[in-house]
Amino acid sequence: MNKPSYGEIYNLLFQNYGPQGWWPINNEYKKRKNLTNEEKFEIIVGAILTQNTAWTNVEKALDELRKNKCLSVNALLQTKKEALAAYIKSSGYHNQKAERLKIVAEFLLEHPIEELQAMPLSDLRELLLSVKGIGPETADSIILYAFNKPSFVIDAYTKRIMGRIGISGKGAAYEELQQQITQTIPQDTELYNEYHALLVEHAKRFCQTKPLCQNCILNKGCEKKIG
DNA sequence: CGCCAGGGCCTCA
DNA sequence: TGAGGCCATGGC
Repeated sequence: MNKPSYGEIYNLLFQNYGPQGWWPINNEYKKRKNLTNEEKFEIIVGAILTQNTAWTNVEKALDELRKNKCLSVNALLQTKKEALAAYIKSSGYHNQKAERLKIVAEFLLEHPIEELQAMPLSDLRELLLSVKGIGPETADSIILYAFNKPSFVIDAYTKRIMGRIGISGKGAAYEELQQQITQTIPQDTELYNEYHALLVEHAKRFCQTKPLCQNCILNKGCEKKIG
């Protein structure tokens, strides 16, 4: 089998794993059309906290922030950085992330959620990237999950899987890989959301640091197949 | 015990 | 402009 296309990879993953339903996760707001501003804010905070960190550790940090009534722009601004760091300790890099939460709160004070929501995707992305502590993946996560606009999220798993299969040049830059993928699939928020979640699921099940290629559903077209 | 997790910034060539 | 060091806790 030749290398699968990005569309074929998605179909294979979806057929095997089914819908993942990521951020915004299950419950209430899946039924509604739009997220509340509070929910969007929480997703932004989560996007910062989850940088290079397992989501389970982030959930604890979010719970602590909530318990201490720090899940609002004003609360983040008024709470001492050291206190924030203590609340989010479980998410790792807590000193750095406390600083970033402060910076993001300042940013949201100047650019409220409503203003960001109304911006064209490219302008929004550029603006988010100008914030210290928000890099390409965090920006795309915020755009996709909080603002429900089609910005494809490239993470370490995406790079690993696409790199191993061989359809992205090894060491491909973020925007380069992002363009390769989005040029060949429909531009659709739900699709981007589901695709990224499926890649994460696949990386966790099979395409680990030490890959489990024997039972991998993508192994036929994979250059790095082992065994 | 070692490895790695839904990155990004800074430094230095 | 790209590679390397740094940030740090929790799960396995």
